Amino acid sequence: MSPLSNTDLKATGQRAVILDIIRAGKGHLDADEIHRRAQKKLPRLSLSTVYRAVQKFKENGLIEERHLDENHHHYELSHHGEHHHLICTGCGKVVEFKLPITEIIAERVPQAAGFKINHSGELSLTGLCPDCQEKAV
Amino acid sequence: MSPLSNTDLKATGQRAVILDIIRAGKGHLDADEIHRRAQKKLPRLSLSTVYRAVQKFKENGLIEERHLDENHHHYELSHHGEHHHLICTGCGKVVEFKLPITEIIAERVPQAAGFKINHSGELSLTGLCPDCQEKAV
DNA sequence: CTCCGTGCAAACCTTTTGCAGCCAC
DNA sequence: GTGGCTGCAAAAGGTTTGCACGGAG
Repeated sequence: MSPLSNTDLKATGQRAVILDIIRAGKGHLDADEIHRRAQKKLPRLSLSTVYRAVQKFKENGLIEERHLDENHHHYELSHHGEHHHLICTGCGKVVEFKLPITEIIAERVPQAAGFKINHSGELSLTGLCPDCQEKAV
Repeated sequence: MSPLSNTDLKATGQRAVILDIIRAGKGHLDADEIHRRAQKKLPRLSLSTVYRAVQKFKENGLIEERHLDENHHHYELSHHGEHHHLICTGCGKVVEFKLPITEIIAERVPQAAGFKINHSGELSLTGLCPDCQEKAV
C-alpha cells in the first residue's frame, strides 16, 4: 500500500516517483537532485512540481525537511526517533546517529526549563570523517 | 580599542556601525535587519556593504554565522565555548545555552568515532517557550 | 464533472558580483 | 598614491506563484 493512499493527496505518477526517489536517496537529496533523478523517468517533470510535491508531503507528515547545509533544503522520509546528522565537509558523506537530545537538554540545561522542544528538532554538525582527515595529512 | 584594529581590515564608519549593531542585536539579526538599522545612521549604506562587511568579519573571526531559520543567515559576535539556541516558534525569543555537544557525541555515538567535529558546530532547536505554551492553552 | 495537480514561465527573495569612484592607511 | 571599501545596479541561485490545461476521484 502506497503511503500516498494514507493521505488525501491524489496519487499521481509524479508523486509516486518523487516519493520513491526520496526514499531511495536515504534522505539527503535536495529539490534539484530529486528533480534531476525524476526526469530520468519523467522527462517533462518540472521543478515546481517537485517543490509542490515535497511541500504536500511535508504537510502530510510523509517526509521531513532538513537543512544539511545553509543553502538548500533536503528531504527525507519521516521516521521515528530523534536522529541527527554529521556531515563531512571533505567528502560530503552524511552519518546519521541517534541521540535523545531533548532529554539531554532537559537534564543539563537550566535555561531550557519549561521549554517544549519541537521533537523534529534537528542537529546537524559538520566536521571531517576519518578518511578525509587522513587525506588532509 | 575597536575590535577592527585587531585585524587588517580598514576601520571605516560603515563597518563600525555594522559591528555595533551586530553587538547590540545580541546576535540574532539577519543581513536585512542589520541594514535597516544601520540606515538610521547611514542612510546611503547599501545592503551589499552589509554582506561584504559580515563576510570580512567572519573571515577575521569577529563574528559567526548562524542559521536560526531556514531562509536567512544570522550573525553574532564570536564568543568562546560551544553554545546553542532554542528558538520559540511562538514569539521568536531565542534562548542561548551551553552544552558540550562534541563530548556528548564522542561518549555516546559509536558511529561518530574518529569523526573530527567542527567546533563551531551549532545546534538550533525550535519549540515553545513557557509563555507561549500558556497562550496556546 | 469537478478540483486538484501539472508544466511552463515569470516573479520573488536572499545573497553575490562587476564596475567606477572614494577614502583609510 | 594605492589598494581596499563603497554604492549602485544587475546577476545568480534557490524557491514560489499565476495561469491554463489535463487527469484522478
